[in-house]
Amino acid sequence: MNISEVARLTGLTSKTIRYYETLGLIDPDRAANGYRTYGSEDVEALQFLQRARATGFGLDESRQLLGLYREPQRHSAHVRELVQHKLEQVNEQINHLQAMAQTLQGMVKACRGDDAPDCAIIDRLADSERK
Amino acid sequence: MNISEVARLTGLTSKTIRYYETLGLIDPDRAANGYRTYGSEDVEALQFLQRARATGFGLDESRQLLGLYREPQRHSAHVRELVQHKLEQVNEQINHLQAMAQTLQGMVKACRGDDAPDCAIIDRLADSERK
DNA sequence: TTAAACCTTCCAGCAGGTGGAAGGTCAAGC
DNA sequence: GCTTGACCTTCCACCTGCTGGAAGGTTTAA
Repeated sequence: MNISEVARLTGLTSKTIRYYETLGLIDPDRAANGYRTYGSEDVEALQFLQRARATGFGLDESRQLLGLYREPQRHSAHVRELVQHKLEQVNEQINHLQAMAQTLQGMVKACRGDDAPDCAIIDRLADSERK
Repeated sequence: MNISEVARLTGLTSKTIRYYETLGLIDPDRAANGYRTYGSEDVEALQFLQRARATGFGLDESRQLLGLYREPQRHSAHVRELVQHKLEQVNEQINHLQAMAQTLQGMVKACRGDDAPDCAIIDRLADSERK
């Protein structure tokens, strides 16, 4: 199977598939003409990676999950721990963004938004001594 | 004023201050020995940028806000629009992350997390035909 | 034979800096 | 006068996760 067929099957681009290869995530064979040839194991790994990335895992986390997928001796506790950790990170990010949204909301409320230059938003960003 | 003093005053690192200069956000003078010399305008601009970044604006947005800060003829409607737009983006991000958190939570719940290799998380990532 | 649609490698760039190397300068203490 | 340490300078590379494009080779079909 050539790369564009694999791209179609996995939802990844050919570029991304080659990139994952440079990272050592897959290792397809080569045909006589130099073209990469993919087997079902490669396709499965790439599908796994695509889903892990889509779920929100980083590439390094996805690599770890792929390692666990490929390891029949894995302990599910290990997998769960990884996901739990990710969940905590995501919750932290949500809290961070919610605080940001509140700040922005306060700014929008405080600014009259007309043709005049006076602007509470600019004032807040300019002056730390603001009440 | 030398760069490390400015770093202290603004909460930015010297590296970042130099980086902002390469972006054209500030343009400090040079002393005879080649050292950068900062005036109060530079410090104010950098403080403005630091606050804009801390509030969550990207560098490009911060640059726009700085432009508006420096422009006495600005219309506050313009500023407000920019912030409103950012707020919408942040809310989108929050929704995205909340969906992610739900997926992850579902995974954590579904995985027994013991010494056995069987793991619902791995299964979900491996198999799209999962119910 | 030629055109389109593949495939290959390599180089550069996005955000927003950060780290480090290699070197010049300045102030204080001996 | 010399050394030490804390400054300062420039430049280049790296981080994430790709993406775009250039320049070229291959295959397929008309």
